[in-house]
Amino acid sequence: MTTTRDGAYAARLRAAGLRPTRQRLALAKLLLAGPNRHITAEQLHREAELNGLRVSLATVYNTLHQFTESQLMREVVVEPGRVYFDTNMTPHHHFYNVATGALTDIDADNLEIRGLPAPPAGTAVASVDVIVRVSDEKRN
Amino acid sequence: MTTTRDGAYAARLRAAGLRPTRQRLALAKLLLAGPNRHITAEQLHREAELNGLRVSLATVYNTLHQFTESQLMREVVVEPGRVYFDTNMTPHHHFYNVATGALTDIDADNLEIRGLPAPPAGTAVASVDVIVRVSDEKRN
DNA sequence: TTTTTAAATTAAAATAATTCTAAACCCCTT
DNA sequence: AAGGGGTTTAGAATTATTTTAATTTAAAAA
Repeated sequence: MTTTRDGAYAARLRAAGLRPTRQRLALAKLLLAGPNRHITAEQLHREAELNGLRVSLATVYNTLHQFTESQLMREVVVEPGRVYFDTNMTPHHHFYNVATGALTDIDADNLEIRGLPAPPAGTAVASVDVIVRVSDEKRN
Repeated sequence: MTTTRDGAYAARLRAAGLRPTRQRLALAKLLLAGPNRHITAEQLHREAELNGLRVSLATVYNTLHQFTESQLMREVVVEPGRVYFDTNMTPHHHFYNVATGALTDIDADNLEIRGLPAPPAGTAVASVDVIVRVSDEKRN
């Protein structure tokens, strides 16, 4: 064996057709280790720097988009000018706290949507996103 | 009667606590006459100018937001960096064609969502938005 | 291992959508 | 008609993101 033993993340990146570069590996570790995360590009950039990784914001954006294309994560749009990247790839929806910006997952398994009409002629359904906006209970 | 006979739109604006200015009246007419519309600020601005109204883009934004606060219309966020304003105030959801950007209404009456879990502690549901992303059938 | 090649990264500029600012303006009341 | 405060405006500023062009680096070729 030469230089085998090639981290699990490197393997995942290769499987996705992405070179396991230093920055991609570090970002993958931050994103995909531990529990699922909802994070913006800015937040990830800051977190990377706190962890001692020198990486440009452009690369963070590139990487997040590549990971999204490669189905390692997905995008959630809840508000104008704010995209969250979500590492939970199981089918699910979201609660969105309009006051705090917090996202909470809703497992799609228990959710049933019925009565959906046929999509417009010539189109097919690609995905269904449910966003439940919530706000603080008292003092609406 | 002094200067009574005060257009229906002026009345609606007054009811919403908004002065019926020239630009607000003209925009209200463009937006609220005829069928429901899905429109961006840029589009409305262009349309206003085509109709001979001199109005700044800032005012278009202000007006759309004021109308939204006043429940004359609502916002729909489907993509980062693109907000649609929707004049349909009946409860409904949307098909969103990711290729063309077209929005199509889904009447909420026929739609049933069951199995929604309780919202996070301390919060109450404000609204539920379903966005069904569609793409062209052949050649996905 | 060195060289080559193409992909990836970067800083900085560019873009897009939206908001802010401060001055000019106009709707409404007196 | 006049005054006052909400409204509009041009333009600058902001925010989030993308592009550009040059540099660096990973992986293949020699």
